[in-house]
Amino acid sequence: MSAVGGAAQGGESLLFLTDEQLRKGIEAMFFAYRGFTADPDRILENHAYGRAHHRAIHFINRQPGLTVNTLLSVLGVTKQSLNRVLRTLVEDGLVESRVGRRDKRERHLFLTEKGAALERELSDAQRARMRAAYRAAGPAAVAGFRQVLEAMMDPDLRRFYQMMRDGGA
Amino acid sequence: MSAVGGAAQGGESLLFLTDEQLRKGIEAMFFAYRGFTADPDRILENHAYGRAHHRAIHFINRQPGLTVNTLLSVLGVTKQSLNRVLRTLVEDGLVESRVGRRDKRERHLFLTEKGAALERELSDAQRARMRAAYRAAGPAAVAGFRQVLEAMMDPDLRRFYQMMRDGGA
DNA sequence: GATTTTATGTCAGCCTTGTTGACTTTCCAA
DNA sequence: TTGGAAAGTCAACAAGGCTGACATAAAATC
Repeated sequence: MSAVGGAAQGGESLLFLTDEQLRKGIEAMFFAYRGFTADPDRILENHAYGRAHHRAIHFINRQPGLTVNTLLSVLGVTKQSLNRVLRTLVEDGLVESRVGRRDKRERHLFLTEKGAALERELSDAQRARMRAAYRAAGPAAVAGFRQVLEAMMDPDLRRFYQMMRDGGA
Repeated sequence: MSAVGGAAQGGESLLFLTDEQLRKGIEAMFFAYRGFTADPDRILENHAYGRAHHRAIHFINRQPGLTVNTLLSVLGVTKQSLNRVLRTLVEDGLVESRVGRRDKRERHLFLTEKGAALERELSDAQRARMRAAYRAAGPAAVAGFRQVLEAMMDPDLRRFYQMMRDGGA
């Protein structure tokens, strides 16, 4: 692997990063993300749902009882956009929306058994690809993968991500 | 980093991959991709273009003279979808479409000076984030990052990606 | 030379998923 | 008790996917 040379370049950096190397990283993200979403997308077609539903289901599963507002921040969409998705999921009996006990304005979101079943179907497929990639690349590569991705996140999202890591289900 | 334990698990695998670790990888992809597209998205807003235009511009820059059909395969969209984007780029004088010399059915795509200028603006921003992430994570992490992403791609796209790596501009 | 296939472009219409803006209801907290 | 936050809803719109149908030119094949 000659993706990154170790040569020091001036005093500023420890890495010798050519534009070409950076461009390859950009393309790797693009192509890998396509693969990343391909399997769930195929499953969602059969259920007449889209990626937006998948994302909502994923995070509701991760943090059962999270509020709509929290989910809004995590997903980075408007409440109108999320509401459309959430409404169909509630109507179809995949998600339950419970009024908050302490603050009754808030709605706490939970997967029903039916919702959990779809979540499993989706994440089984996505994890299978992830597992295969991890195995092909090896443990050291996986650690690096996670480090770079974390460094690419916006700070707010990184905090979210790390909270989920530490506290996660 | 305790993201991945090195313990051998039976004879089947070298990695001990819990569901939790895989889920964290999935979330890392999701949040990192948001960051990955954030800077170009902001720039594109000012020019009244979208991500679809960015993708076309990126690959035309990478492989000047590529045909419409090739670009179609790389992007994985329908010709109608691509055509809409390409038409506006040609009309606005960012992309030039030249009839093929050997095969006159083909159109070869090139960036004009104006197109190259926008490409630079977009990729400068994206590379800056990439560079920062690479520096924060270090050379070993970068190699691992690329390995895992490559392993996540669909085989067809992986071939494309590797071709661009070897032959690339 | 006639026919078929390929590459491209285009029109029309549809869907998902994002957006903004306006408005209502609920209800916590100062 | 009132201001403002949380949530929901309606309407309208845009980007960017999709399918299907059709046109044209040129290459390839029979």
